[in-house]
Amino acid sequence: MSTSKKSPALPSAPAALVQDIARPLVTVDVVVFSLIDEALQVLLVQRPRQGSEPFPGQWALPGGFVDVLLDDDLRACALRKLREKTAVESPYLEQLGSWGGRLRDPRGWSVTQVYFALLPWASLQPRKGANAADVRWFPVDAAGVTLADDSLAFDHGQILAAAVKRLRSKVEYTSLPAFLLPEPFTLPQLQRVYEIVLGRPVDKSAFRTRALAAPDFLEEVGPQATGAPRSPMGYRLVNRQQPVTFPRTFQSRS
Amino acid sequence: MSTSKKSPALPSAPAALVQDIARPLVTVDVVVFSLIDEALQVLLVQRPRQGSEPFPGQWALPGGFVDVLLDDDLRACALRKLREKTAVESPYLEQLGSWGGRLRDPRGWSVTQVYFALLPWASLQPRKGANAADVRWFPVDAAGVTLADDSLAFDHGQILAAAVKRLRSKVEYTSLPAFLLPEPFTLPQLQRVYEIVLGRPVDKSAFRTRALAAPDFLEEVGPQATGAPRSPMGYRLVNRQQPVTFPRTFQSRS
DNA sequence: ATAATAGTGTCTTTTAGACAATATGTA
DNA sequence: TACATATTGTCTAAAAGACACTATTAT
Repeated sequence: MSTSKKSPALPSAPAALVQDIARPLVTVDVVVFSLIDEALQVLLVQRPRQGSEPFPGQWALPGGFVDVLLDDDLRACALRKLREKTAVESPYLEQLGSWGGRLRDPRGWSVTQVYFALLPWASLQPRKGANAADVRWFPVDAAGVTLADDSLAFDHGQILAAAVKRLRSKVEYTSLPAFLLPEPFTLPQLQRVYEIVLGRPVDKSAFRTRALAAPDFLEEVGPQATGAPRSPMGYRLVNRQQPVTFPRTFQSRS
Repeated sequence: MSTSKKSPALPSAPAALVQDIARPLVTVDVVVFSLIDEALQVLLVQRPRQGSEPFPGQWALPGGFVDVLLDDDLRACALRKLREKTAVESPYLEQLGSWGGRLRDPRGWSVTQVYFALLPWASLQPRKGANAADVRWFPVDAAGVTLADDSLAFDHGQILAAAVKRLRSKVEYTSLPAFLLPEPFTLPQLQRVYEIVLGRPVDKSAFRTRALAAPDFLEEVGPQATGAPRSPMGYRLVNRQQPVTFPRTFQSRS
């Protein structure tokens, strides 16, 4: 990060105040996924209908400007945005990427850092966000998203599509879907989550072998009464911060 | 990306100009890797010794402030930074991540978007950057980096470490290292690159089978005279924009 | 002819896919 | 006891690891 050398004239001119010329707008957005009613769903907020803000009334990813007084760093900012909408404190959170350019926000050159959160649904029943008048879960259907790509504010349709793609691709070889379940969970439940996110059935035997063989993945916590005729074993994650990577991808030979 | 609602008082106050309060500094940095003298190397630039800029004389990743007039978007900005130092036009370039916070730059809250470039060494012999007084390649050794982590400016030591980690991990299951070679290249050369980046030997037979079996990866371009007793077949990449993903990771059983 | 490197073949091991068989707890 | 679901077992297939073998060409 070196200061770029503009204006080659005046070689020893006193350095101007750092970038007092136009600075881009800086925001953080969060793509929040959870599993509700046997479906992958994403959390969206409705933008205010009144006022001078762009995209009034449209649905958008939760997020907003970095507050240089409140936020120590980007991750803290993402957690704050999430807390404002869901009262969730410590979800699985990873960076998805950045989108920045001149045209994505009518107010000017802007850049957003997008995070990617996976929540167990049980953990957010509580409040629905204090100030969030309109916060809703939307199912992410097989094709991609329920909403047409450009029905979301800004370039959030694209961002959401990228998030879904990343999730689907990582599910092939990591334990990411486990973060969508409240603990304790059973192997049949976990397998079901994989099937929902992947959109195809997974072989029971292979799935169990893989899951139980993975080091530092699951920990037994005793049988669970799920209402099933035979009580399945309950498990919890050894590490809720980091997913486990499997040595191969899931693949259907048929 | 909704405007965060500060100052709950004055419910209907006229909206202030967008974030005319402190905006973070926005930069783009590029971690440029290439393969030189049978070693993975990274491109660093030396910060000016004179002037009011932070970290004078220290080595840093090439990069700098986004210029909202010059740059259409983040990727264009990264390409511009790269061009300024290497005269390379279209390398393999992917986002690595963002680092942002209050303390990483003494000039204030700053956020950097880091890209990750892989270059075939042959392509940058030409110039060494017009204005770049000090641009040098540094070998990335097995332990991580040649330079101690905190000998780089800003948090660039951390960033570089993350880039190396990402490269090493992706090498296990993608064709990324192929972007480090000028075309045409031979399979023994490609295998050598994998061994260099991974830091361990790779079985010849398994490597060839995997490489040749991967769809849309390699294209034959006729035998190459490399000086070897038997002329090996030359190949070029079908797609220089996107790496190929292999269905399994490399693993040594011994 | 020999040496050195390119390229192939064979055998074993691992793990997933397919699917059948067994175990267990509730109605 | 019957049934539904959990769990295990068996067989096959695909692909990697290990390593030996063959092919080709410059000297």
